[in-house]
Amino acid sequence: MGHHSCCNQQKVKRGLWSPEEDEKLVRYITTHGYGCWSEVPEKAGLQRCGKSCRLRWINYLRPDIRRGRFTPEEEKLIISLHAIVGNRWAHIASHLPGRTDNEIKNYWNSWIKKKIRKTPAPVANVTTTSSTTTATSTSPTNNGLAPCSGSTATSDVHRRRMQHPTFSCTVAADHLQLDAIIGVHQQNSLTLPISGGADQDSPPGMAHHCPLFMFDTGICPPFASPAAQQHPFISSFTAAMAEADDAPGACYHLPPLVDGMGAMGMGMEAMDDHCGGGMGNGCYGDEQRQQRRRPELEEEEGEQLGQHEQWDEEQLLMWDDQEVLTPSNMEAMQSGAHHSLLFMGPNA
DNA sequence: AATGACGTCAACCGCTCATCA
DNA sequence: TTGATGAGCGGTTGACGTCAT
Repeated sequence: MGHHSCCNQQKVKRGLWSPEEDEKLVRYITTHGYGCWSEVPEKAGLQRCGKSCRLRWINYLRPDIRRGRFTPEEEKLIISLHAIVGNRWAHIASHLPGRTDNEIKNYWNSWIKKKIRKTPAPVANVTTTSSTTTATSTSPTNNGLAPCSGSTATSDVHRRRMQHPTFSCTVAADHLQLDAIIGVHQQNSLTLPISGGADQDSPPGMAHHCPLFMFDTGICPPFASPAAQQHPFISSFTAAMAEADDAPGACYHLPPLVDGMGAMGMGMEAMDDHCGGGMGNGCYGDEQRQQRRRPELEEEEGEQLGQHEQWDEEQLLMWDDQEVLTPSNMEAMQSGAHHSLLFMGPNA
């Protein structure tokens, strides 16, 4: 257990921060900014290493830190995002204004511990009624609750990234968003029976209550890289697409999901409201969002979550709780507004 | 009241990546 | 090109509070 180079040079205090130290750090940063963290301790008169100062600032002292318990909306968002990006806490945190990666990580770890305790056997499966695609994914680290695993400790960053099936294709495709991807075509069945243990204890958004995100795949550039094409989900998806009469040469691209999650704005709560309770019930759109969003939530979250209006909801549809396309989604598909769709989600 | 189990959370550690000389 | 350095990230640890027995 060595110390960091920045901590070796001088005696540095470790452990909990005192109010005095906090005050010094806050005073220094608010007047000078932090610039180079390694210089902060000395200039601020602290016997800490720069790294410790940085951590303290980021995780605790920052003025925009939002403390307190996670709201149900935040919980759902975390769960959904985790299902998509895995243990990329910083990435997840970037979509929860005022929350830190550490906080989210702690939340997840404690939550997942409870989950493991409650769930005797891992259940992970991926099922789709797509006539051309069926895939199964298991998660070694999260008890099968979501097909994407979080990173386990590893010194191999490449493996760490590539262990997540998502990354094998999305790194090349410039979209870090996939967990399990199952392609289906509009000709295929529109129902999606999902087997596996119903998880009564799951918070909304987990297990088969997880939202299955649908992307209009006919909009954007293809998964260009060979790696992407080799991904089992992608390849089966593209194979399915290749059979499509009405989407010849269709390109397959996912809009930036995480930004899309941000664009959801209302988190998942509004979806629940709109659809009568269950996570992922039905579709949503701006109008519904506006109507359904609770004023108190608006107040609480302010503009923060709505900042990422980058994703036209025409590109994002959702299943309802019975894993059946909602009428409006169905209409959209039948009208040809969406050439083809990708479904994805924690249990997709 | 005592004690052990459990949960939460702040902080640390080790690692990788980016940058720069 | 390479090594040093700093920043950032994710995993882990440990202190502390709470709850159950």
